[in-house]
Amino acid sequence: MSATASRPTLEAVAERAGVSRATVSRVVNGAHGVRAALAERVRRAVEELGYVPNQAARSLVTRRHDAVAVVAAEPETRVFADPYFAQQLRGISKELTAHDNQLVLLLTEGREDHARVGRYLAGGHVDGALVFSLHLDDPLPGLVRDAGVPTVFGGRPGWDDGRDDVVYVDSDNRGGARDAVRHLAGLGRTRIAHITGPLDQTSAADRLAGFRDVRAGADPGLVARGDFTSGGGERAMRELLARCPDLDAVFAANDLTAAGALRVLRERGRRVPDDVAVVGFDDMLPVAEQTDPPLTTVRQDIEGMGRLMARLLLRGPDRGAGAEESTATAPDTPSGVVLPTTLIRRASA
Amino acid sequence: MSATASRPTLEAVAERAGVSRATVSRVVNGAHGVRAALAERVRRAVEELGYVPNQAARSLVTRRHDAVAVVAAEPETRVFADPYFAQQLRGISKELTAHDNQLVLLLTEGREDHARVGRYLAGGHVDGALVFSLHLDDPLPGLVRDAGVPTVFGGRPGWDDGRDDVVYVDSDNRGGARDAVRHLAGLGRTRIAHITGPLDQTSAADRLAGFRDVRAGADPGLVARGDFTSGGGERAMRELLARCPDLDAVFAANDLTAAGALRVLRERGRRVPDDVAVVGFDDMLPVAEQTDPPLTTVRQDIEGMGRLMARLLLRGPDRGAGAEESTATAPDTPSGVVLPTTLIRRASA
DNA sequence: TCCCGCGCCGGGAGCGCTCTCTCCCGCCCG
DNA sequence: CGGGCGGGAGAGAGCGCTCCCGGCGCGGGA
Repeated sequence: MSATASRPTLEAVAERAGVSRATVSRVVNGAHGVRAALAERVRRAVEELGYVPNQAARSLVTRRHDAVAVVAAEPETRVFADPYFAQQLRGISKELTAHDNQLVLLLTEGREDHARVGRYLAGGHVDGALVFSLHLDDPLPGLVRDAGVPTVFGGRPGWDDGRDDVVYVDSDNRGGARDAVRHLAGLGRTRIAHITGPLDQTSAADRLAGFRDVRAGADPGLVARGDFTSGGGERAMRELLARCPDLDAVFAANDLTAAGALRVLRERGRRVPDDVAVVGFDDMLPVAEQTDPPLTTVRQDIEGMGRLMARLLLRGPDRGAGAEESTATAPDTPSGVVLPTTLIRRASA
Repeated sequence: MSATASRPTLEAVAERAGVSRATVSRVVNGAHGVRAALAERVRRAVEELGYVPNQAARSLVTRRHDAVAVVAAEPETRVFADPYFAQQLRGISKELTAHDNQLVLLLTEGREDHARVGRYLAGGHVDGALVFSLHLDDPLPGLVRDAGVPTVFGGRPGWDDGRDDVVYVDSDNRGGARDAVRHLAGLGRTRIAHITGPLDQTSAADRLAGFRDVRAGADPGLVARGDFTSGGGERAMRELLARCPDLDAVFAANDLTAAGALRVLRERGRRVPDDVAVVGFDDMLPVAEQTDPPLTTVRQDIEGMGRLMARLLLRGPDRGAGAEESTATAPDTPSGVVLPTTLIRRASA
């Protein structure tokens, strides 16, 4: 299996350098209390032998793995979050790499996978977990909690019931939505509609909340339900047009939805943005730039979210991560971190 | 770190079941030579204690890790391959999961990362590697080879000179391109142009080769160079239109390119498909379905590629010539497996 | 001068598991 | 009825590493 002829051990390095295993070990993990001359000799031996520490042996005694699990449910990574997830992954990867941690990817699909993930996490193979859980009824969070592993969530978990032992990173869906709607209002639009995402996802719910923040008393007929797909956007747009033919702006819960809406608007002969202004969400590039006209939308710092998740995990809210011990610590590690969004102005609004 | 109070060991299970460690070990790894009654008792003890084997300890002695590294360079996962890479990852994940292997994700960016990856692979932390290497001058393949780890490549490596026993999985870029061009020809088009991808990537080169297979003696002016982006597609399309105003079909190296071409064609008042038929490649859904008109394109089984890569690796790439149901590849392409593509007909051609 | 203390280094005991080797017991065959 | 044989179970030796502890040499204070 491991192909190469037996790799050199600490022992071998020690012998070559004429010191003990302990000394080599000290040098290898950040020399400290070793005379410079000796340390140098050890380093040379390491170099010459091409020594690489055996992580398994190390973990066995330290009980640390320098590895973090990233858990995501299949559907997320598929439907709407594709480039999204990849970008978060990139952010996570960078941060982990910077701290010499490995990234173990766990993609789940269906119930049995959940059990598997639970077992894996509980098995103590990793030092922590980054979990993407976008649905209200997602079983993952519970599993992870039972596993007793330090965890940071990506996206606000639906069951964030105020317990502050839940650490998550999200972008400011609500604030971003407010910005989008205010932008439309600032354009002088008065009949602003909203196509939601699937409301069992917190991001969709939060965007709707943001819309309502700004258009408090708006005609409820101006809100139609979508599902983060372009097909859903088309359907919702038709519905809206039927109910409120006089609408002059649409805030779509994501870019795909906006693309669908755009298509229907064109088909109905409404000019964008002249007759109807449209704003999306996500700034999913291949889509937002490709639409006609290019989409004004709300951009999130997706990679930054990933980075932050990893950083929070590594900084460790741990210590108190053991389930029951009620740490009366000062809450300077916020339970939820929300990243700002920015409105990207293109031609559609 | 690993939070929970010390997890139960083999020893603990053994004690509870009233047997020796060895026996528990035998039961845990596929009972074999243990009396049913005893085995059952052990299994109960495992259950009751919630025992999970310590992978580190196991690896230490077996020298296996049941883990596979997936190595990909940043730019790939970014520019063109975003949803693409995610899908392959999904396929890989499924296959690995089915064989109880973990997926360690290594994203690289820049030279120092390469060194890091090399060290990691050489460090014997994983049983094998799946490497995505699309560029001719990619340093990754060399690194991996030096690391002496069983490897399967995703995409034909540029330096596959026919001598190397390189195992890779690719989709039939050349054949798919041929299908696309034949389809255009079958539509009665006679002035068929091609917008290439960046030709330092084998996929782009192979698609160009496929185009040439069908249009052997074609006017060289009918080939323009793109870069797999929509901007590149626009530029190339303008160029083509300037050189050959009478062209009546375009085969674009990927969907993004096609989308760019489509935009230019519309801007120039050419009707698609009436005046100019357009075919893309990839069937990148958010793009291909979103264009106007929806894009006829060549679909690859991306997830299947991922799956196959993992399967080949787990099968043990060294004895790939074994008497298995190996795919029908010519022996002169030593260990490359090429997956078929299918033409998806939509409105653009 | 002696002794205490401190800074470096080596010895050794495991971490939790697998695997070989040995032992034991029951059964079959001579 | 005894010896050989084979299958099932246990004992023990590590895998490569970290970390505790004890020893040793040197310097400074009494």
